[in-house]
Amino acid sequence: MKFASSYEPNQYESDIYAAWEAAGVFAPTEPTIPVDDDGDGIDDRSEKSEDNISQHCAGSDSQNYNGHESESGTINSGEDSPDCCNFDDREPSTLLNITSDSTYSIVMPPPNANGNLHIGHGLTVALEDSLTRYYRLRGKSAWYIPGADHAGFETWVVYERELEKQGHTRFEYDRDELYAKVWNFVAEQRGNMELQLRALGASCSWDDLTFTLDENVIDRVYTTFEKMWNDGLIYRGEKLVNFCPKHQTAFADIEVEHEEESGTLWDIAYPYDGGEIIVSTTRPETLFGDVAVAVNPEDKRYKKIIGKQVRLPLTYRTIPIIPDEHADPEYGTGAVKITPAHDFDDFEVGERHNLLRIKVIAEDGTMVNVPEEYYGLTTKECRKKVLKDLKDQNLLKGEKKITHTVAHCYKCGAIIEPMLKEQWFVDVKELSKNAIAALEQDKIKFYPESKKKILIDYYKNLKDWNISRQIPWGIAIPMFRKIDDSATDEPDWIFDRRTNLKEIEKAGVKYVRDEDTFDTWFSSSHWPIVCTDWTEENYSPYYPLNVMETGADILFAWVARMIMMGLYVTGEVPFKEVYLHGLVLDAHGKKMSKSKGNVINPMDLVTKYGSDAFRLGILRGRSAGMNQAFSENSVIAGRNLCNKLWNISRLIQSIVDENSTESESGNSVARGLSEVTTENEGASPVTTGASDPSREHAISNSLAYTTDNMGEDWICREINQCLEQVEQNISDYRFSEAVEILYQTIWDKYADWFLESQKIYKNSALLKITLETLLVALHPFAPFVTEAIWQNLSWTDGFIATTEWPTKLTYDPISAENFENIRIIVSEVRTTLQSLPGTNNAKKYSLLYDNDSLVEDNLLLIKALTKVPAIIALDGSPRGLRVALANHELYLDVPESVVKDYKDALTTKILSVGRELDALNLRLTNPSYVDKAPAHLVKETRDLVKEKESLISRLKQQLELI
RNA sequence: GGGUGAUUAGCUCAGUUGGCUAGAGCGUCUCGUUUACACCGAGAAGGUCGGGGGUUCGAGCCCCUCAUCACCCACCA
Repeated sequence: MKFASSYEPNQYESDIYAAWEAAGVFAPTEPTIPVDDDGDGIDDRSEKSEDNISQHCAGSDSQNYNGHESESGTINSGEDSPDCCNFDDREPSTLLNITSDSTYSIVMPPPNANGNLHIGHGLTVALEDSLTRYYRLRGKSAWYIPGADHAGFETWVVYERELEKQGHTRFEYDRDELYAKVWNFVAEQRGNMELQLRALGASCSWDDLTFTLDENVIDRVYTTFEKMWNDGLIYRGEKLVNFCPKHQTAFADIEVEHEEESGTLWDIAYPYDGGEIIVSTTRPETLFGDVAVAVNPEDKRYKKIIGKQVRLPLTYRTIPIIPDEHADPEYGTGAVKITPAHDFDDFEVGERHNLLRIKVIAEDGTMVNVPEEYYGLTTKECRKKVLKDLKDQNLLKGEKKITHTVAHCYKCGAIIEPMLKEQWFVDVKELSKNAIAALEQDKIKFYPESKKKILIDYYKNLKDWNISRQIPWGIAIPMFRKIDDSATDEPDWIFDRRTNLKEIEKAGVKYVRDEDTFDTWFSSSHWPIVCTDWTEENYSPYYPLNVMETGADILFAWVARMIMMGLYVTGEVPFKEVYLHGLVLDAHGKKMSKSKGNVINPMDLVTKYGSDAFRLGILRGRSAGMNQAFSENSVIAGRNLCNKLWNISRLIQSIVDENSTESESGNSVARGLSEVTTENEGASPVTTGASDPSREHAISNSLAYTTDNMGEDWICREINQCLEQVEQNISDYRFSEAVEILYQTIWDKYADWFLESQKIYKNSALLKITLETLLVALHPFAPFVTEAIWQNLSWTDGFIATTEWPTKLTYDPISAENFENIRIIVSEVRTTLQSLPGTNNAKKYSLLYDNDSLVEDNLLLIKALTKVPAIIALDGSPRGLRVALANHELYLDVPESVVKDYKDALTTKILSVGRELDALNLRLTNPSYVDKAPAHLVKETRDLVKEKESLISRLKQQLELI
């Protein structure tokens, strides 16, 4: 006996994972790049399956379909691409989606290369790996592609802190030196997360791990950037960017966190010839950058003074009063100072009125371009001094407390300073337009569906994307600026891939490189493309991905950009479906955070309860897009299921062992092999229909089975239903429901009813095949315990991880339904026994029956399930206590005194059945119900009424007897 | 200011197009040392489905409205 009395995950998990990895079971079975043995330029597999290639390309050079590179034009402006199969016209799904039926691809959102996994990663792996394993079992060439993220900003922040600890600053080194230092730092820290992914059971193809700074990633990013540059989608602009003065880098809009804070709104007088105008501001120190005062053109108070010059306090400049919609007459005094260099709104006002931009705050957060006494002060110091000086000059006219939103750095919390900077921008107009079109054509299915609309709204309001970051740890922007002023004909900026050189020379002109790096999302947006090895020359059979599974919180940052980039680069959406998971909250529904101390480490739970328990636990009660609570309890439930399954297997193995010697010579197994028909009788020989010899690992000596009693037919029916529901649930991404139905089938049905009945009737062949079926069905969610069992069972070979998804079992449906009656009888007898006074009633009282063939045929089974000492036939003279069943005449052989004690319980029972009966009758006396409700429902109600009536009359008889 | 989601048993959540007596896990209570499993077995208690209207033969589900909570987006000086 190989099975210990309980399942100890720690004894098996790492060995099992190592064995899977050594056997290469995680690699896709089909090549990941096209196969072209006949050299015709068409993937050989597509030639078999896709007859319509030539039709599609009729009249044009049909072999040239993969010859279109970026140079042939952009996807977005296709007018100069006359041939049929260019980026614009081709329909990729019919052209080269060669093995979409046989492949399944999914990429892992790359965890930080030098970090540890948190609970969100645990959920990610549970979801993605369950999908991958399921589709692998379904016979797909499943490719789960792992990744590691250089996590540009995150890692940089950690490293910079390290640098500070050593007493250095980033400014002591150039970019290349810093890049090399961080590279080494990351290399030293690497490896944890890979080990943790293995512990979680992630069946990803490790050989294909992609790091976000790998050569091929950088190549792809440069190729796209070049194409965008040539297409005019990249421009350098001086704009206001979100700038963190602490980290000295710009951010995209989405990287900024807005928080409500209390602040002060000051009223400042700006004098003019013959009066003064009061402006309201929360940032008095920026007044040195003011270039105008705006009032609403409709505002009667100010109409007359529009165009007047006002004197800017504390300086000698004068600025005009201008009319602009931006000024809200309802807010403050209705007049607003305009500082285009330090405020996003004002920047736009400035654009409209062609105003100067005066930068008065430097990147280190100190004042510049201001009168001497303010120069070099921090913004905070400057504000204080400005307020004091204004007050002294009697120009400060009032102040009031307000609450307003303030932008913060999402990493360090510093206040984000809108900063005038020259940066690289992506013009997102076309990109987002194409993305919207793809979404509106339902090219991508979203789970939850509501996120699609949210994403479309986001695209509609998307502003140009700032992709420059002033951080050394990232992919260098491949742009060089001309430093040779005499070469007036040459462009100021040129694209060049040689970012390892600080200076290059081209056609005799010298250029110096841009020191900035890409926003990480710019490279990440290529993830589905680079991970599947898609290139212009060799479209990948694994692109687009079947599904993109990731956190709902990065819908905009990542998913949105992957869609735009996928469409731009490949002409196709990068994935067919998107599943977004919500946050994992703590047991009380609160967000996990270090400061609250409620962070759950997935690895602790894996160590304590096992990987499977963690996976089952975290999937339970979770649905797409929702932030949901998570507690150890659900993991415990998962652990219990694993142990249950282990013990189920232990029992079955022991039965198989016992029976193997005696059943060698001709019995049910042999009988089943020769019979294939299903008869409507209790013991009908049937086969599984799963005799496909290509099923290498499965069902060696249990190819066939018979069902010899109704419990056996019943469990086949229940297992089939379970399989159907699991299949449906997985295809609908309803993981929680899939786990739930498996849990119930294994525990409540298989163990509690079927296995209990098999203690009377042992059917080794059926036990084997049903166990295998359930093991395989659970394997996607609980890979380790199912594999551990598989390896311990005497009759299975190979890995469960690479076996085949089970086929349906054949059974006799009438017999299966009859078993339901047995269950009802047994349950009612049990309930009655427990409700009788005293303990151990089951052992005291026999069961009596009268003229009941179902009971008579199943004496042993009912006896075993109810534990009564005997079941005795009555000879027409009932005695004892009648069991409350409408269609069976059963009595418990209890003494008269006990029956009397039961009187109250009986009365209660009659009343409750009576209430049910009333409710049903009420329904039937309503003519509209009878007329309008579906006939089968009305019939069901009528049948129920009959049953309840008969039950009630029998119970009443009994009551009278007492 | 705009948007999204939630509100069902003590706790955490299911409940897919409206249809039988609203389910699960954990917790609680009662009984049980039957050699698969005490990480167990048998049974039970516990819900006017956030409030109020409406549609319907029928509403946890659809519509209106109110309340509370959570999250996201946005330039309120």
